[in-house]
Amino acid sequence: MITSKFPLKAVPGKGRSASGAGRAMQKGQQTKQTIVDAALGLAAQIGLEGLSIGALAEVTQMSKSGVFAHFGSREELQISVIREYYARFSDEVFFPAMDEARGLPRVRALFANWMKRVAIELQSGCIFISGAVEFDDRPGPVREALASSVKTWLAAMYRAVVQAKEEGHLLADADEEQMAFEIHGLILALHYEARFLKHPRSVKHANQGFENILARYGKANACVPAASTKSNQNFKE
Amino acid sequence: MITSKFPLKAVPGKGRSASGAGRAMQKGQQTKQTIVDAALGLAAQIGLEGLSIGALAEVTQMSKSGVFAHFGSREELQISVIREYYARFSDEVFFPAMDEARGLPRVRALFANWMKRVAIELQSGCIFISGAVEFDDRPGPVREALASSVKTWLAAMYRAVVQAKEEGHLLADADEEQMAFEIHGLILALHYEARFLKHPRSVKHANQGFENILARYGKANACVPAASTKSNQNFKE
DNA sequence: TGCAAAATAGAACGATCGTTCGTTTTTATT
DNA sequence: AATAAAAACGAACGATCGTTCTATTTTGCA
Repeated sequence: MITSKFPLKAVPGKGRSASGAGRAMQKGQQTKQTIVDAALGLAAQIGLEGLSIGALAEVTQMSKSGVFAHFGSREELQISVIREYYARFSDEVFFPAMDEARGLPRVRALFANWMKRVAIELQSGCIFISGAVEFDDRPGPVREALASSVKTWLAAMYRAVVQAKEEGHLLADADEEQMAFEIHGLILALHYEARFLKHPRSVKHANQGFENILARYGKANACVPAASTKSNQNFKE
Repeated sequence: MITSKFPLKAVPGKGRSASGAGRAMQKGQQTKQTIVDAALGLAAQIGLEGLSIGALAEVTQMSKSGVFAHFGSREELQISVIREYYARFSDEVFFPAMDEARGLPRVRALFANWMKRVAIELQSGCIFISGAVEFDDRPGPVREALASSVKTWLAAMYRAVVQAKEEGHLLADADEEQMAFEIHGLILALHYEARFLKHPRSVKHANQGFENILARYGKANACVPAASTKSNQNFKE
């Protein structure tokens, strides 16, 4: 069970609290979670707009009205999916990287975790990417929920870059916003070329691109590829 | 009227032939073109999957069946839209850049034209990008038409980079595929951050990113920002 | 065990979708 | 102007959509 809450900031002592503090889930909450899980899988494949309550009812072996009752509207269902996706993304990408030292090690960890996740998603799809395309012209609460999640994550990455400069790991003329933009581009290109075009060397290109960015912005002594940082549990290859 | 044909290769003498060679358009072809034009505008906003024959009939002041008859199926309509989009893309981005000298000037022109187009599309949307997300998991003729168009364009960009290396404009260790990948990432990040997140400095970031890529891969004497090339009609700002 | 509340089911709604079919209008040609 | 072909229309189809409503089942608690 996932319990991440906004915003993306690491709270020192707390860590990521284990599941439900307090009494056990009501039956309704359990099934709601089951539905959201199924919806997340469905939305990752066919997009948030492709999500249909009928299909969801079929997958979960429930009636349409039974599924519907948990959300009250399709928009609320979509927002629930976004929240769930955001929570998982935080758990897999953001929080583990907070164990790394501030500065370049943490930036590296964030990118590595991001890559790991996107690489897995090459089979299922990324809601932050497909949702951006689906809702870039469609105002409303769904778009806002999505944009809010994405902005929070991108801001976290940006913050890590700023810290890297503060720590003296980057060149004095390094533009943190520019650097974050270029990193984002690598992830998007990876997703596009691997998932849509089935290009076999996309992962390699994204990783190499990241090294090129570090070579451009990082100080020479600080840009060696990781090796021995405080905790390398997030750097499995 | 647009008449580009596959594949993206510049034919020396021919240039881009003016509109209909031969007799005038039949009435049917005219209305079909009108429909495709309207469909292109609609698809750019709400995506190829969002294209509905009913909405299209309303826009063009026709009956649903009247619109439908020109294509025979929704898929064929979508494919027609993709072809039209590809033709316009070629006319605006690829062919004008062929007037530039082989090598870095042409790469610059391709990127500049691409940027110009995407920047305009920040209001309307890019079918190559939205379509990739919509059809990355949906096999069929629409996906194939889309992937074929995109691959042709990306291959043209790649070819220009290869030529730049052949001309001695790039470093000996420059990986052309890697470079093309990174350029693609800049365009995707521009589209994402400007169109979805409404980030104001995205265009600047994309342009700066391109200069950074050239600084990384280009030989020092060859990577000055254009200035005087054979014909700079494509370098308006 | 009994009872209120919560959860789920089932049927129906209006709307829209892509598509089919038969008819009518418009076009191009003699 | 007459005529055959091409083009456009209009109505209807079955399917699916999100949603509403009422009834039934299941749950949690006294």
